[in-house]
Amino acid sequence: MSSEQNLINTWLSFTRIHAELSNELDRILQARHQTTLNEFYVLLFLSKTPAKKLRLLELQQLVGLSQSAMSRLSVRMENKSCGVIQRLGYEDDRRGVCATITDRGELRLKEILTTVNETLEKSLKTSDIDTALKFFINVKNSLQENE
Amino acid sequence: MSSEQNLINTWLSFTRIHAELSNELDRILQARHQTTLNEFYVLLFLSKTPAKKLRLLELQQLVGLSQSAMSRLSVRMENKSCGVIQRLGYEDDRRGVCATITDRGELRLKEILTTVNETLEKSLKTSDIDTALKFFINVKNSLQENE
DNA sequence: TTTTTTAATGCATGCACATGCATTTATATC
DNA sequence: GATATAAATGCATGTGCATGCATTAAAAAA
Repeated sequence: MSSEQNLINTWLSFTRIHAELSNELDRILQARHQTTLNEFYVLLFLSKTPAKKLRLLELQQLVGLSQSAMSRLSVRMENKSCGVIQRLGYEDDRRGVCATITDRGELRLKEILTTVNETLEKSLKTSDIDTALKFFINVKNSLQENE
Repeated sequence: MSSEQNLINTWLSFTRIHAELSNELDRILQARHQTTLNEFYVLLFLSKTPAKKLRLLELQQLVGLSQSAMSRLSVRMENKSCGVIQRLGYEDDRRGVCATITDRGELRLKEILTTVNETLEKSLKTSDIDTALKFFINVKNSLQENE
């Protein structure tokens, strides 16, 4: 097999694994916690921050969403589920909106984290993810040798 | 760091890498070939098949889309770009629709493949993908040891 | 065996929704 | 006042879910 086909096939495997894990996570979070994967990420990043608060701008980059998508997601999350996050203005810069995780949000996050860990562990065990990933690394290394 | 945080962080790295590569590919394909990543996958899978034709159902599983999304994508692709694929009915089972890649489609695919390879190579070299991936593999191994 | 009925299958479509892009609004900085 | 920045908003698009339609397969009745 040519090295080009190799590269493409490896990328396809990589994509497939990501999609499978991602869909599985999303499906289970939806079923058990009525929560989106992106909503989980927002809670997680907020909770990980010492101050428990982040600007929408920062959050947007962490979650990997566009500015408008993050703005709307934050609004949805504030309204939904009895408010897992809260949107506050900054005193020093009133353009900014800062999102904080509420006590209820922390509680929900704890529950969700259990599910996420469980699901990831199970999926990792059953999928042949490591062979695909090793393959990916090998392709990358061989690319670098040929420079 | 706890093994649970380890698992989550590894998943986050994995997701981030996939998103970065995927966005980069999508952006460049859009700019150079006016083509979506999913459209590229459709052409690729059709071309890889010896018969050069696949049922929508099969295509749907390969590309990783829902049934409705695949149905619409195939229609868009038939209408767009002077028809890179063609939708035909089956004689033996008139419920099925089969997609075939046209000559024009094969030509386009060749062009696109060059870009995809180039982009993947470049992105792989610049990203710190292997540390993240090795991390992932380690996590999986340690999970299996603790069984 | 032929006909009739019931279930399954493959795809298309209405609908709701999350997302990105482009633009606007409000505030801050110069 | 002019420019820059953070977020909100209008709009278009792609997606999934639920549903409907046409066709095929399977089972029952004749």
